[in-house]
Amino acid sequence: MRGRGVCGRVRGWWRGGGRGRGRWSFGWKRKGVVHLAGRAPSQGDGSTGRGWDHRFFREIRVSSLPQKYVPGEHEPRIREKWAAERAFHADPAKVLSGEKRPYAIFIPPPNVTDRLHLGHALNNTLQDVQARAHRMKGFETLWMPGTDHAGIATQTVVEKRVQKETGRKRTDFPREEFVAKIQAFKDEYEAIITEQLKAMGCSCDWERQRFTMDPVCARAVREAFFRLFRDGLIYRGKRLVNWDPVTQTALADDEVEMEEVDGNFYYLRYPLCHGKNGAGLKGVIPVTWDELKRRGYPSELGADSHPDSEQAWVTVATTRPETYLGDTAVAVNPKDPRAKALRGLHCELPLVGRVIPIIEDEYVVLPAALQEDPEAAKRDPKAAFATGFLKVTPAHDTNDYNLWQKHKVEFAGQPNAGLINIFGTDAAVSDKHGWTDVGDAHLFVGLAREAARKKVVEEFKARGLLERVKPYRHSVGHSYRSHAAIEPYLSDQWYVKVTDDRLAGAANRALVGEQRAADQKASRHQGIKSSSDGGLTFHPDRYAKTYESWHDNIRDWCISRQLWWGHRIPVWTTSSDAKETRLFLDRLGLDMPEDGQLDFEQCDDRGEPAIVTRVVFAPDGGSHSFCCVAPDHPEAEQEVEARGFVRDPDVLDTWFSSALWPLSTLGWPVPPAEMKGLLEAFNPSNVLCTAREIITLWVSRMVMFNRYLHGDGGGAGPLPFKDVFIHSVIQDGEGRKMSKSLGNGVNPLDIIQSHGSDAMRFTLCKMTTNTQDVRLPVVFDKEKGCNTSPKFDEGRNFVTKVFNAAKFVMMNLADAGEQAGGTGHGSESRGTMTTADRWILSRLARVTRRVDAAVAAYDYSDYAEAMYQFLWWDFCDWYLEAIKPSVKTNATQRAVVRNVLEAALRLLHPICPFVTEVLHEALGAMPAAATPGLGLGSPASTMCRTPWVTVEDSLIDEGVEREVEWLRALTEAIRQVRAAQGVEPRRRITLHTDAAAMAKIRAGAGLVETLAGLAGVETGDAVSGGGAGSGGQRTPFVFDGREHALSNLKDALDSSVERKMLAEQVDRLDKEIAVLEGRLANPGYAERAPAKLVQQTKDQLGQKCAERDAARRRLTEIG
RNA sequence: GGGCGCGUAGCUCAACGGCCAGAGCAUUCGCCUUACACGCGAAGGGUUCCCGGUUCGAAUCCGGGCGCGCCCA
Repeated sequence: MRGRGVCGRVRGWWRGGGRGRGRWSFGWKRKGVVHLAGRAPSQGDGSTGRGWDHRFFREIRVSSLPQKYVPGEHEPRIREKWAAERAFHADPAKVLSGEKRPYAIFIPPPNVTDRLHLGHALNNTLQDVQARAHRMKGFETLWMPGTDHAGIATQTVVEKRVQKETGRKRTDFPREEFVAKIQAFKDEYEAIITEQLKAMGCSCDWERQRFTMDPVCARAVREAFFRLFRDGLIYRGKRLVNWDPVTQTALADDEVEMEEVDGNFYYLRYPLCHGKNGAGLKGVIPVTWDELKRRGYPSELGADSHPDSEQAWVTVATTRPETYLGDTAVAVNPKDPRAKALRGLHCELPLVGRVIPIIEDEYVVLPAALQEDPEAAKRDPKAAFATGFLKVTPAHDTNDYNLWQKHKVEFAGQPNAGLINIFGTDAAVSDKHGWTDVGDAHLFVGLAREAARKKVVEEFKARGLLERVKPYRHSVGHSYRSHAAIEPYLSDQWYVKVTDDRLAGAANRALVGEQRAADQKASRHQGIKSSSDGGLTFHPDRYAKTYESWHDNIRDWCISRQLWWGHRIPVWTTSSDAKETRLFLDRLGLDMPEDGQLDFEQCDDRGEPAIVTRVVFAPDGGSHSFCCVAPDHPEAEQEVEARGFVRDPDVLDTWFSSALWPLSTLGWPVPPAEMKGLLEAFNPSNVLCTAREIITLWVSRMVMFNRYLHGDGGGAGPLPFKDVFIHSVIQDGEGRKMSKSLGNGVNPLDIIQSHGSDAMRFTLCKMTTNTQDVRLPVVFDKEKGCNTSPKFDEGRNFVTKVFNAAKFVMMNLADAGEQAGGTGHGSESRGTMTTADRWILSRLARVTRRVDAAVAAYDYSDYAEAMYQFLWWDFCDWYLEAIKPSVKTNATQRAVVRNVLEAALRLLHPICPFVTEVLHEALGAMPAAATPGLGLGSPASTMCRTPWVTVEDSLIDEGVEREVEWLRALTEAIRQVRAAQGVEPRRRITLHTDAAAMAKIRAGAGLVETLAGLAGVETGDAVSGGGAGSGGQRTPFVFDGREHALSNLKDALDSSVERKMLAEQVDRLDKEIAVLEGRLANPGYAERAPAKLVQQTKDQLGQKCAERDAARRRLTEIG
C-alpha cells in the first residue's frame, strides 16, 4: 500500500470484485478488511502501513517512472512523439538507391460505414507487428493506410439515416446533393476510423493515407477500366443478375448469402393443347386424355384415371408459382416414358393465355418413381419432389435461362423470343419491363412477389389447377446488405471477363508451385494452364485451395451497380435504329461484322488512345454504341456528349477500386510528384493480411489486376504481394460471430481505455493460432456500460509486469550511479559473469531466435507466448530474484541485466509498442557497456526506429542451462517442503546436502539460497546429522536420487506431513517406474526405437528408482 | 452436394509420432517477501469426443462414426 495516498486511489480498485459476476467493489482487500475508497487511508494519516515511505521516496528520487503503469497516461504522448518525428514515413528513394530493402503492407481499407470492431483490431495489430518488426530490422517500411468507400453499404446506411432524420428518400434529392451527404458521412467515419487505428498504435505512413475515391484512386480506376475495355475484357451483357429489389441494384455472386427458408413446393396443372408459339389461345385445340393415351402416354401414369374427353394436363412443381407469368416452355426429360406422347404438344398458361412449347432436356429431374433406383432417388430431395415436368422461366431463373440459351430455336415466336421479364425493379409484377401478352393476368400486375404468389395459388385453386402444396425447406439467396431475397433479374450490366486466361489463369499461375493442386482437371476453363510463374504463398497454406478453386470455377464478374455512391462508369452510350445503323455502315463502306460488333479507337494530339468506341449490332438491325473515354480527356467527354452520347448512370462495384488498391495508392499509372518512386519501390508488397472471406472478394481481384495492368501486364505482370496471411475470425465465447444484432461485439476503444492498447494487442496476438476461429468470452461490464472480456486481463497483467520489472532494473542501475552516464562497467568477458548472467543471456539468445522464426512464419501466438515466458518466467521469476543480493555491487551484472532488459523490450516492441517506448525513454538515459555476443546497435530517439536485436550463437550455453535447470529443480523441491510444512515465508532455513550438490549450489552463486530462502547450506551426513546441533530437527527430502535435508523449518515439526509427502512421492514414482519398465520390457522398443531414446529411458528409470528407494528408506526410518 | 476447420483441465488454448499431455484464467491453501496483490509461493484438476487400424510407441498418422462451425455451389 506504499505510496497509495500520493499516487492515486486507483490502486486496489477492481479488487475483490466479481469479475464476471457482475458485481464491482470499490475497495481493496487488506487482511480481510475492505476499505471503501472514500475512507481510504490518505497521505499522512499514518495508517498506510509499514515500509511504504522508504520505498516510495526512493522511487521518486531515482526514477521518473511512475509507481504504476496507467496506459492512458502515456499512450497519447507517445503517439504525438511518433507523429512529430514522422517515425513511420517511408522514403522510396532509400529503396531505389539500394540503401535499404523495402517492406510494404497495404491495409485492407476498412469500410467507412462504421467504426472499427475487434476483428479490425486483430487485423491491424497483426499488420503492425510485421511493420514494426521489419522497420526495426532495417527495412524501409511502408504500411499504406486508407479507407474504402464501400458503395452499397455506405449508401444504404446514409439512406437509412436520412430517412430517419428527415423522412425523405434518396430519390427525393438530386444525385449530387445526396452524394454530398454520403461524402459528409464518409468524412465523419474516416476520421473516427483513423483515430481508432492511431489509438491502437498502428504505425501507418499517415501522410500517405488514401481513400478509394480520392482523385488519384479515381484516376487509376478510369485507367484500368479504359485498358480493360479497349482489350475487350470489359463488356456489356444482358444477363440474369443477382438483383436486390430493396437497394435496387445488381450484386456480385459473392455478395449473395444463402439462407435456409421454409417454403413450399406448389404443384400446378398446365392444360395441354395443340398450338403454336405465340399464337395465343385463338383456334387452339385442347388435348384430351383419350388422345394422350392414343399417343402412347402410359396409362398407369394418370391417363386412365381421368375422363377420356376431359382436357389433359401436365403438372409442374415449383417453389415460385408467381413466376409462371413468365413461363415460355415446359421441359421434360427425354427418358421420361411420357415424353414421346407429349412431343410436339403445347401447354396453355392459365389466365395469361400464352401457348408454350414442351421441350426435352436431360437436365430435368425424373421423379423418384421413374428412376432406375427409386429408393435411392427418394433420398434425393429434388427427385422426391419432382413431377418430371419443369416450368421454364428464362428471365427469372438461372437454370431456366441456360435451358433457354440451349433451346433458343424452340422458343422462337414467343414474345421477346421467350425472355419475358414480369417484374419491375422492385420485384413487383409489372407489365412495363418486357411483358406484353398480359391477357387476363392483369389482376396480378402491381402485386409484390409474395402477394403475387398468394394470388396465383388462389387463382389456380379456384380453377382446379392446383394439385397440391408440399412444405419444403430450401436455401434462397439473400442480399448481404439488405437481406432481401435475391431476384434473378434480366438486365444490362457491365462485366469483366475474368474467365479470360489473362486474368483467372494468371491468378492461379501466381501461386507458388507447391501450393498448386496436383490435379488440374478441376478447371472449367481450358485456358488455365498448370504451370506456376509466381511466388504467391498463402499462410496457412490450406487457403491456397480456396483461392485456386475459386478461379477454376469463376464466372464473369458483374461490375455495374445501380447506385449513386461510387466510381461512375466511364462509358457514354447511344442507340441507333436499323435505318441509322445501315447509313452508318454505308458511310464507312462496311458490312455488318460477323461477330456483331465493331471497335474504333480515337487518339489525342500525342497519339495516345483517348476514346474507344464499340458498336454492338442488334438482331433487328439497330445498334448500340459505347464510348469509353480515357482519363484526363475532358474534351473527349464533351465531344461524345455533343454527339448525343449519354453517360451510363451506374457506378462500379466497390471491389473494382479495391482491386486496384496496391496500384492506386502508389500513384499508378502516372504518379503525382509527391508519389514519385513509390510504385517502383513498394509494389510488389510483402504481405496481405486479411480474413478468409476476403480471398475471393479481394485477394483474387488484386492479383488479377496487378498482373494484368502493372509492369509488362497482359497477365504476366508482378504480384501485388508475395504472402497472404489469413487470420482467424474472432467469435464470442459461444462460438457465434460478433455482430451488432447479437450485441456481443467488443469495441477496441473500450478495451484500450480499460486495459491499454498494448494489453489488447498482446492478447490478440496471443489468440492468433493457426485455427480458423478463435473464441473470446464476452462479458458485459455494467459499470462502464460496454462489453469486455476477461481475456484482456492477461495482456494487462503482462504489460504491468514488464513495466514493474523494468522499473526495478532501473532502480538498481540508478542506485549504483549508472544514471550519470555509461561508466564502462560490464565490458568484461563472459568468464567473469555469474551463472545467472550467463544463463539469462543464453535464454535471451533462444527467445530472440524463436521470435525471429515466429515473425517470419506469421506465428503471432508463439511470438507472444515466447515473450511472456521469457520476461515473466525466466527474467522476473528467476533471474531478477536471483540477482537481487548481488546486482548492487556487481557492475558486470548491472550491464547484463540492463542489456537483457533492453533487448527484451526491443523484441517486445512490435506487440506492445507503447510501454516499450515509455521504458525506452527511461532506459536510454542509463547506458551500459556492451555485452559480448549481444548486438543492440545504437538506439534511436524512438524505440520504433531502434535496431532489432541480434544474438551470436556463442551466447547459447547448454551447460549453464542444464546447471540452472538443476538449481531450479532443487529450489522447487525445497519450496515444496516449505509449503507442505507451512514454514513462515520469511523464515530462513538450512539445507543439508552432500559435497557434490554443494559444489553445484556454490557455482550457482547464491541462486538457490536466495530463491529457496536459505540461511545456509551445510555438508556432512545430511539426514541423521546432529538433531539439535545445527538448526534443530531435520526434515529430509529426496531430490535428484539423493537424500537431502532441511532444518530450522519450524519450532515444532509435524512428522505426519513429512510422512504424507514421502508416501505420495513413493506412489508417484512407482507409477512412473512402472511406465518406464513397461516401455523397456517391450522387445520392439529396444530394437526399433532410437538408441539415444532407449538410453534416456534407462537413465530415467535408474534415477527414479534411486529416488523412490531413498524415499522408502526414509519412510521406514520415521515409522 | 463439394471443400475446409474444430472437438485436449471448469473456461480459452498449446503440444503436430517419443520427457510425467502443458499454459493463462478460474478454484483451494499460505503470504502486504524492499519492482509488481494487475503480485509471490504451493496445490488440486485430464477416459485428449467415440470405435477400429498402422506403429516399438498415437492427443498427434489412417479409416469409420458422433457433434459443432465456416466457405463454395
